[in-house]
Amino acid sequence: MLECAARLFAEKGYDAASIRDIAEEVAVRPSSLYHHFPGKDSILFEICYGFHRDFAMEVVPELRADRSPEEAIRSAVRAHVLFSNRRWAQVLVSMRELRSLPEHQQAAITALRRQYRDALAATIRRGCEQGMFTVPDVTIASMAVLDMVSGLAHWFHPRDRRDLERTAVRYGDAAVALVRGWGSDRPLD
Amino acid sequence: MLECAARLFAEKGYDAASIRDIAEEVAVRPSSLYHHFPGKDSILFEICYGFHRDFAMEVVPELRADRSPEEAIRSAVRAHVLFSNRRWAQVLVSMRELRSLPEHQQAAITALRRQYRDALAATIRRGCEQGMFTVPDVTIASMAVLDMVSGLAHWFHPRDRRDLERTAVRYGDAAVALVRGWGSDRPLD
DNA sequence: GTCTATACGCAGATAGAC
DNA sequence: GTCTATCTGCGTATAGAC
Repeated sequence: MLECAARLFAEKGYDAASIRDIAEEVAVRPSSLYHHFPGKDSILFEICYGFHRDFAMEVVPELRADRSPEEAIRSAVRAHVLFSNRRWAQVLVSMRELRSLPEHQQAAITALRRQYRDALAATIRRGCEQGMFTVPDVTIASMAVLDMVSGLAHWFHPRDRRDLERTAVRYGDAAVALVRGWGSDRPLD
Repeated sequence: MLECAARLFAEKGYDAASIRDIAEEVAVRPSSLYHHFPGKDSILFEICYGFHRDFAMEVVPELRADRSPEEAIRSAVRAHVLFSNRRWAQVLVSMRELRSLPEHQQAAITALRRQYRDALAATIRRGCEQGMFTVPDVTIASMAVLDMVSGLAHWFHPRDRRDLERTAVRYGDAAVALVRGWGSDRPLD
């Protein structure tokens, strides 16, 4: 049922998808939904929170510090792409519709997301310290990588499992190319 | 007035921002707006179309073929970042709210956007042919660069003009690093 | 070209029977 | 836990005076 809602929110947008739409999709009367959720925005929260919770368990750990920064980034990005593809509806909803949540719930989600961003930044910093990466600013580099990878979910529709896997690996390569080559040809003013 | 609408759409979302909100912002009664626009979605269209039209005139030409691919990408990305910052509300609206438009209007906007994407792809392809770039797939590389650069508008708030200019240049460097280093260490399967 | 007044529908949500 | 029936408010949009 959360899946139906996520799909509708992803396709039409949170505001445009009505409780009635969701009810129809689940083949139930609108009022019945209120026995499972106190209100529409709690459905949205469940979707976003569940996604980020799973993401934090499945993708973030790839950045653990016992790996070389390069391998950590490669496998995290690969996992990120695969995970985003598997849960595309939740990804899109979580990226686009957060602002419809009350502020404290937004904060809860943002905190989960920040863990990932911070772990990525720490990994990039390690790579810089070891001399394998060169970036002008670690925070900006993290966001650049994140935007690049997150963007994929908006338009990429893999033909098959092989296509997906290949693209996931390539995006890992892209992220590494970014942090290796960025700033290598310009003084850090 | 389109600016007020764009700002509201960017902040609250197209569906969440009502005609009444816009009217209040412009200090006018809701009904008065209908003497300037036939309906709410035509306001959205004007915003999106105007933005993409100006973008196509100001940014896309930076990719012209008489420049080296590297310089073309550097200056296009820089222009893209500066332009997006100057027109942030329209950028966000154009990226997020397109789906609220009737299909033929969506198509008109998408066509403008495709010009940019195609020009970027052509530039990357030139760079590959000249041996200065190495990417596994030109289309994917174009999208990766676009997603990275477009993402900036969602979170970057420059402290001042210098900060903005520096970041714009750095993103140009990032794009070049991406297409130079991507795939240089892996066979193109 | 802006106003007042209002039509009309659909949104989210609730009451209470079964 | 799902149903029928309904409340209430706000959304877009229009009519018609000034």
